[in-house]
Amino acid sequence: MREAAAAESRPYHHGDLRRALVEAARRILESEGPTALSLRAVAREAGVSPAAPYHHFKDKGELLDAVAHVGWDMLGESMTGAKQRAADLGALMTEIGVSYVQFSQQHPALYRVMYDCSRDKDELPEGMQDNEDSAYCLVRETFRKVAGPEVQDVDIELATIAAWCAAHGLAEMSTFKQFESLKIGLGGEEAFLRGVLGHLGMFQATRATKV
Amino acid sequence: MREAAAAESRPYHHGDLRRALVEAARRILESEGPTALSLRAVAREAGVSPAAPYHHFKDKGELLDAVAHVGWDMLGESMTGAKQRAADLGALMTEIGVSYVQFSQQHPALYRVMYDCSRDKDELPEGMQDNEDSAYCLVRETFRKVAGPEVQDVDIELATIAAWCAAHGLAEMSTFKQFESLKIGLGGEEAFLRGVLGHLGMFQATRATKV
DNA sequence: CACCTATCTGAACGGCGTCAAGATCAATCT
DNA sequence: AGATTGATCTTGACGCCGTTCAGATAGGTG
Repeated sequence: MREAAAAESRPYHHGDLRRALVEAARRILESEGPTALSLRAVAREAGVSPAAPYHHFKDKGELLDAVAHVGWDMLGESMTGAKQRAADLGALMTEIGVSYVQFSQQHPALYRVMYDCSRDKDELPEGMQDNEDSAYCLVRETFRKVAGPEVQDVDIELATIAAWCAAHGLAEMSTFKQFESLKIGLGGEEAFLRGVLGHLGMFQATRATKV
Repeated sequence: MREAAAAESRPYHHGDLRRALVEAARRILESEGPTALSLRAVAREAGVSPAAPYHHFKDKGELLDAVAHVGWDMLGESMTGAKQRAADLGALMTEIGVSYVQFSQQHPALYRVMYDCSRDKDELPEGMQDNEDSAYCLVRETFRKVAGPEVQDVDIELATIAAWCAAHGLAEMSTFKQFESLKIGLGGEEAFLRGVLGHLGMFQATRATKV
């Protein structure tokens, strides 16, 4: 079993496992959902023994942290893209909000891991921390630009939190299948999202400035 | 061990277990959090064998459903109380929202079970269903009263969903300890809640009607 | 070359959810 | 009353989980 498996997965002692494990975890998440994501299953998927991951992660939680990390990166890119696509200043927040929720719909299991990790620690998820280029800061700076200089920092901060809460709530709720008929009535998934976001004040520029 | 344990917990064959199990589960939730809530632990706490619960619940999920049920009842009472305490029509939604989030803060583990149950099934949680007296309907009818007759049903529905998403998001976020300094700066927990809710359009009567 | 260190395996521990087989006991029937 | 029944609970087992530890393996360094 030396160089058996082609140049596929083991360039080194057994490969650079850390990355392989995170990718295996993501594969399991996408194909079987969050409940199937056990450490042993990840090891199995990566082709190593159940104890191998412990040389790269302190425990299961740390592996999930790594998975969540790539999730926040992906979400960040998604939101940045939406920001750049936005037609005018007034539509900025809405576009970002829509892209946030759509990401959660495209990667529901991953999205759940992103928040579960931090819930267990009562700590802010990565994307919400105050690192210059976190997704949260992207939203806050957008608010600052839209709001203008006469709005106080505290209000910018509160509006950002409010927007984030609303988007996260919608992300969790929108998976419930009882909304299906309402969505159809409104003309599809995205219309539903825009409908709900439209009722949330801070997603329209004119309102955010008025606070 | 016939009638040993006073007239406390076993009026029948071994007591009316179903209720005892749910209460044991709640006790564990309050004292040790959601991660400690295993079927076996509940059985242990109730003083029965690990297999006993299976005569009252199909599986662990069904037991958690029962726990969640009492949670939704409690939350419903909380919100109804807040509604009755509200000074004027304009403050109604805010008071309900505050009481919602405060409930989630007073019973964080229970609150989590309430949503986890339904997330696993992609189904609306009990309190959000369309049963005449669900908490969700309480909010919707409040909106209808505040909004007046010229507002369309779809908008009432969307505003209710939006409000619920925002409150739920805030409930989850407000446990993150990084907000502590911001809360202190604003003058305490409740001021923080009102601050965030204040930035959410539909929590003020004047805005809800303008949609 | 020999050694060292990081990496991986194998076997084990206790805890989990669940199930099948048997014991127990209130309620019912004759 | 005594026998039967059916619900309730226990015992013991299964496979899976997260985690640990002693030992095998093999790349990098002297």
